Amino acid sequence: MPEFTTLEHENLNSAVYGALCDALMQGRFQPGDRLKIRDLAEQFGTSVTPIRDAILRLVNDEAIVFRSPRDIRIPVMSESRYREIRSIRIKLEGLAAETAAQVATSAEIEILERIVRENEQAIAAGDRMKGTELNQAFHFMLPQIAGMPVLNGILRRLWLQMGPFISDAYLPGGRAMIDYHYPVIEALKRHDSAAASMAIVDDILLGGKPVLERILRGEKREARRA
Amino acid sequence: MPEFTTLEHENLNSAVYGALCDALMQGRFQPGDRLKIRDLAEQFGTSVTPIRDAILRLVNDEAIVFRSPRDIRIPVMSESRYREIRSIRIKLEGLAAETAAQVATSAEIEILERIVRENEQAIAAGDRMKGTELNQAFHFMLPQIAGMPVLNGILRRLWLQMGPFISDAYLPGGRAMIDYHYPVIEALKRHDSAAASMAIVDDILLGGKPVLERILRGEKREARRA
DNA sequence: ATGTCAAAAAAGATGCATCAAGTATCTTAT
DNA sequence: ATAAGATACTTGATGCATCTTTTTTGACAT
Repeated sequence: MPEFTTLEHENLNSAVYGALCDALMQGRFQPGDRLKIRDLAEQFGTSVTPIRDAILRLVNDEAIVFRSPRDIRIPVMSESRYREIRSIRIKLEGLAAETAAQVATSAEIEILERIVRENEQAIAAGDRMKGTELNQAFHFMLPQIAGMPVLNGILRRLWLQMGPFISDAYLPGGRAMIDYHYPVIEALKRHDSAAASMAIVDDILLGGKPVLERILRGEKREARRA
Repeated sequence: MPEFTTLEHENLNSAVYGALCDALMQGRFQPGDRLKIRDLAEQFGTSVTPIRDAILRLVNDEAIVFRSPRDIRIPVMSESRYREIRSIRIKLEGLAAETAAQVATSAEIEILERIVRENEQAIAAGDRMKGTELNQAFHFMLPQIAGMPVLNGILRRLWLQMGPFISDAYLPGGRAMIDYHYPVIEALKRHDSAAASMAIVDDILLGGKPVLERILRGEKREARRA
């Protein structure tokens, strides 16, 4: 069970939700992990009510599932589900990149470059945690630059579902998640929508290869057990 | 305040959520309507807890917003937000149509034809409620045929947000929402992905014109009031 | 009529007791 | 030693009391 980041929020409910989201996005939960409302309440030092609220929201996001009526768990990701999410991301992040390419300012492009630069350092230092965090930061900058808050929310939910699978998939090919970011930045600089879209699609397909492989390994393990 | 459909569910929480979703999707709430947990609890004949659970989920879906800490309301839709949602729908429903065209069975196509036929009758009978319901049923069949449950969930949330705006937008051009459904069915019959995608885009853009116009009227009214 | 302000009422957030259903553990007869 | 049944425990759902803050209301002055 991971440690949680304490967030200042308007209410406990949102603070817990935010902390659980962070933990999920950072891959600090393993697929199949069980969550217990009372345990979490003790960890957060609150009553069960704000925890239930947060859990229910996460269940609504499909980032957590009720395996049975009293059994709350981090779901496992099937190959077909991952492929579906990948198809959706290709369309949506493609749209974000297209739109961002049309409107990106040089200040915004500099932010992207800074993120990639920091990511280089994180990889060099072998800091996987920081690496995945900066990878996410890069991806979420595109809908933000594009001025698409609804899209941002949809992608946030998808990343929430992928969270438990991306963190430790990047061990082998450490550079995989970053090499494909440079062509995106170049396309944004040229305000080339088509190239930006294609570049982000490359990143999702090629950079995401280790993630798919990890999921396939996970499914094999499940199959062997059964 | 609308009447709610009572749904049999595993628990009260989900039953209330389902009923509120139905009400939202059917346009039985007006933008700006205020919801009160205690009032709803009385209407549903439950305590406040299951209502809070459901409201929180809807807030998470952005189908309901907290205008201020104690003021829960149906949000108004800005033009830019509607356009963003429309762009997203074009990509996602396009993907659903593409995929559906590749895998649709004749039985599934028959279901689509039946929906459109019933929709014709509803329009002829001037039954707006039934019309919007069947319009939705048509759109949600595509991700279902495509076998894309994640996509289905995303679109469901988007329709939840559009719900309060679509119902009464279809008064003037009653046929607008249905005429563009035929080319979709034809494309599915030919297993023509590209045509299916283009046909659903046409439906979203052209068939959705009255909705955009309604939103623009709503914004003008707001501006006048200020 | 309109704006201001204070008292009263309302409303969501939080904590907690209790319930029902499921799970684990222990007992006991074989 | 084992298996069936009984008992105790676990756990999310629900209801409800209470807290704090917001919203409403109404009196009053302009």
